[in-house]
Formats: sequence, C-alpha cells, structure tokens
Amino acid sequence: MAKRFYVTTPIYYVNDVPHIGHAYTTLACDALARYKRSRGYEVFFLTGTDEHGQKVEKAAEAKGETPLELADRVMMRFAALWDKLDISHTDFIRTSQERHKKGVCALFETIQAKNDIYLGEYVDWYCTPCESFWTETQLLDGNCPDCGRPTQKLSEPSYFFRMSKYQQALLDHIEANPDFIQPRSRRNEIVNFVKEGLRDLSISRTTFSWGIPVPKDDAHVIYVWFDALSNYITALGYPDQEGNFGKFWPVDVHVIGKDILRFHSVYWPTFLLAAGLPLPKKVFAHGWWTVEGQKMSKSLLNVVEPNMLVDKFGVDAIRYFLLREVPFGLDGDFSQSALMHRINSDLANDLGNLVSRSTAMLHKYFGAALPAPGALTEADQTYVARFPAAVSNLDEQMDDLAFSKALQTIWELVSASNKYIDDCAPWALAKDPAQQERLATVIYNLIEAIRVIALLVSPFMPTTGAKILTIVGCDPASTLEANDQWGGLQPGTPIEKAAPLFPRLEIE
RNA sequence: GGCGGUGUAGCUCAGUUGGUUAGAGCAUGCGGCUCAUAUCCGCAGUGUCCGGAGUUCGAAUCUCUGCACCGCCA
Repeated sequence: MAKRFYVTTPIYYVNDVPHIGHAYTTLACDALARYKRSRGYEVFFLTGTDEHGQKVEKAAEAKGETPLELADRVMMRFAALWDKLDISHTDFIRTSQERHKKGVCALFETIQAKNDIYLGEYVDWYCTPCESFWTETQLLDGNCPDCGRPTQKLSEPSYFFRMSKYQQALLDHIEANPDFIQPRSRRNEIVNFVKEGLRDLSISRTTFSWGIPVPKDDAHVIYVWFDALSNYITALGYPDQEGNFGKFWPVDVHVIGKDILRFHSVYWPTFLLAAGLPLPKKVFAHGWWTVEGQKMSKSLLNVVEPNMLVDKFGVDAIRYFLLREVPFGLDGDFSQSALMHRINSDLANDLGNLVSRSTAMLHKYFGAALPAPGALTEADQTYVARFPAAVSNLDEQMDDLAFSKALQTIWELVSASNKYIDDCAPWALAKDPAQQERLATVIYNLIEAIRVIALLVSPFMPTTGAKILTIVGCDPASTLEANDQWGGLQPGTPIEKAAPLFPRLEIE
C-alpha cells in the first residue's frame, strides 16, 4: 500500500486578518505533515482562503475596491504569514479560482442529479431597529429575541440540500468509526445534535452576487458552506478521478477549530454521502486560545499578532510553545510569561544546553572528530534503549494528533541525556588515561542521541532540527525513515562545537 | 429547560478493568557536580483526591445525592 497522507487546514475567511488562532491550526497541520513526510509518506498538505460572501462584498465596497482586490490583498497576508512560520503546504486554494468553481459546480450538479437538491423558499425574519436577521426558531413569540419588537418576514427562493435524508447514514458512520470525530467529547455533542434531527440546508442566496453562480440558474450564488467545504476536493482536481483526487481522497484528517466542527462533521459528510464519495477519515477540532487569561477580541485589542511574536521570539520558539503548552483539543492560555518560561526551561536549559555541553566536551576531549564507541555498559544499554521506545510512542502520538504528548516524549529523551551526562561524569573520566575508551563511548552516545533528537524535533522546529543535524555532521534534510535507528553516526565524523541554540531570556 | 463533561499538590494536569506509603512537569526549599547558555543532577515536601451518604475486606476509581464550573442543543 502506498504511503500517502492528506491533511488540511480550514480555508480562512478573507474578511478576517490572520491571528494566533489561524497560526495555531496551520502550525499543527504543518508539524503533522512534516512528520509524515519524514516517515516516508507522500504528503498533500492543503490550506487556502475562503473569499466569497456578502461580508466580503460589503467590506470591499466600503473600501472602494472589488471583492477580488480585497481577497488578493488579504490572501497575501495569510500567505506571507505561512512563509514566516515555515509552513510547508503543498497547495494553497482560493475559492475564487477557476479550478474551485469548476469543482463546486460539478459537486452541485452531481447531488442535484440525485434529486438531493431542490428549489424552495428560504425564510428569514428581520428586526429593523436591530438590523439583524433571525431564523424562525430563534424568535420569541414571533418577536425579536433581542429587543422584543415585531419582526418582518423576508423570503427568497433558495436551493436546498436534502440533508435530512442522510441523518441515519451519518449516525451509522459515526457509530462505525469511533475516531471519525475527535476529540471524544466533541463527538458526543455531534451525535446529540444529529439525533435531534437534521433539516434540509439552504445552499444558495439571491441577495448578493459575490460567489459561484448556481449551475443553470445564475440568479443564485452558492451559499457559504457548500462553496467553502468543497475546497477539500476541488484542490485535488475533483471531479477528475485521475491525479491527486484519486491519490489522496479520502482525506486523513481535517484539522479545524471547535467553532466549525458541525459544518465539518455534519454538513460536509452528508454532502459527500449524497455525492457518493468516501468520507474523511478524521475530523479533529482543537481548542481556543485566550490571551493573558482573557478572551481574544478586537475591541480589547489583545489579538496576538503572530508576525510580531515571530520577530520577537523566533519561529521555532513559537511553534514549540503553541504545540507543547496545551493538549491539542483543549483550550489554552497564551501569556508572554508562560512563553518565556518555556523558552528558557525547555529550549535553552534542557535542549540547547544539552547540545552545547555535549559538543563542547567532544571538542575538549577529542578534538572535532567523533570518537568510536567501545562496549556498552548495562547503564548505557538502558539509556540507548529509550530511543527506539520513544520513537515508537511518538508514532502513535502523532497519529492521535497528541502534539503536546509527543513533545513530552522527546523531552524525556533530552532529560535522560542530561542525566546520563551526570551519571557518567565525563570530566572525571577525562582525568584518567585508562578511561579513554569509556569516555569515547559516553561522548559517542551523547552525540548520537542528539542526532536522533534532532530528527524527532524537526517536524516541530524545522530550523532548529536542521541546525542540530548540521552540527552533528548530518544532512540537515535527513528523514526519520532511513535514519531513526541507533548508531547512524560514523566515528570520525567532524562535529561542530555548538553555539547556544536558544539564548536565555531575561525575565523582568 | 434537555443532553454531556469536569472538580486530584501553590499552578497545569496524569491516574488503566476498585487493591500495597496517590503521581509528573513547573514553581518553592535544601544538597551535589563543574562539561555547559549561572546551565545540569539529586533530595524534600505539603494533598479532608469538591461536600455528603452507600456498596465492598478495601473507593480518587462503582452507585445515589448536593454544590461549583464548562460545553453542545433549545
């Protein structure tokens, strides 16, 4: 079986500017994509932008530009941020692209041909004083739930997707695939929601025009989710079965924020069921970040600007912090003090210092060339055995998108290495000429450990991983697949004396 | 209002099918080393395991109940 892996971020709405939440989702996908590549998979990693809709149309109008001009501008901001964060996506889809429009129309027509799309009437209730729209079920005795005043009924023709028809099929699928919706607690919420009954879904609008026209009825544009969700297959060339679509669909995991879980675990799967296409293998909803204990909000002006963070602390530190600090799936708090704390203790003191002290000892005792190891003691063997064990744990943890645990697993190796130094006390061995071989063994083991740690760390911190690999005389592009076994380093390899990888930060 | 979840060390959490002195990281205190980015290693803790009742030889773990917080739906 070919080793292939397809992972997606949501497409980000261009009516929003990139913030830490977008960065978080994308970073998680990137770490996963890089890990799988390192494991020898052919990876398709998709991200992109969602560019249609009334909000964009209006925002563009307010700025005196076309919707596409606005989209171009904001899309560049996302793309620039992904560059800055070392995101290794293989494709960037925009819903305004022809390939997307073509695929959306094909999907629409396929479902329509099955008689699962029909023309109906979309009813909305409008509260003039509040300037807000409500659905029938939100009204209180026919009045506006906000101000209690009467509302005005508005209706327009709309195409509907027969979502109700797929209620049972969806429940059956969720039942048969326990890992389909993650984390577990979210899955229960969705099951509940579906059991309460699915209604048919309005999938077109006639009140604005910035969108994809409904095939053969251009008075309508295709509405939000039908357009947006389709990106996951249109980017693969759907409806062409050849090429990427045939190769990568169904997707291994859609990574999303918890706010859009329903659309990904109910709407999208039912569209696919209707179209006769396989369902995603997994949908994983991660949590939200608060900032310094407070909810992010534009009015509080506490929206963390990822570009600024990278400039101030470095890409890898940010990548590490976001994926390490909080178990993926739970909410977390982003605070500068927590970030600096992690940088100092995990990155500078534990990892950075391990590389410094090990390479410094090598240079001090042997010059630049890696010495050949002698026989391993029992303690050495115990130490060395930790590595294959950790590698195998890590594999499972990455499959579960348990990034924080995966990093902990790697850091157990870092700690064990620092302890190994202390236990072996190379500085004492160095004073006794009779212990030369023992000293060589210890130093070899340390440098070899650092090599493996660098490989493991690379998907999370690509720059750091490459830097360490270079220090220990390896190709910075080395992958796990061919190189994760102990003993990969050849004696005689020139090793650099490492400069500090992460300078300690002064904490006020 | 309906359904579900959570409540364990100062903080963030782990605790498998109920079983010996309840764990980890960080923070705190003390000790050790000197290769290293004043870094590292060791030791020490402290816990009415939310309250109450029950089942059991035995409950953080199971049952009931109360309180608090959270999520989804309405």
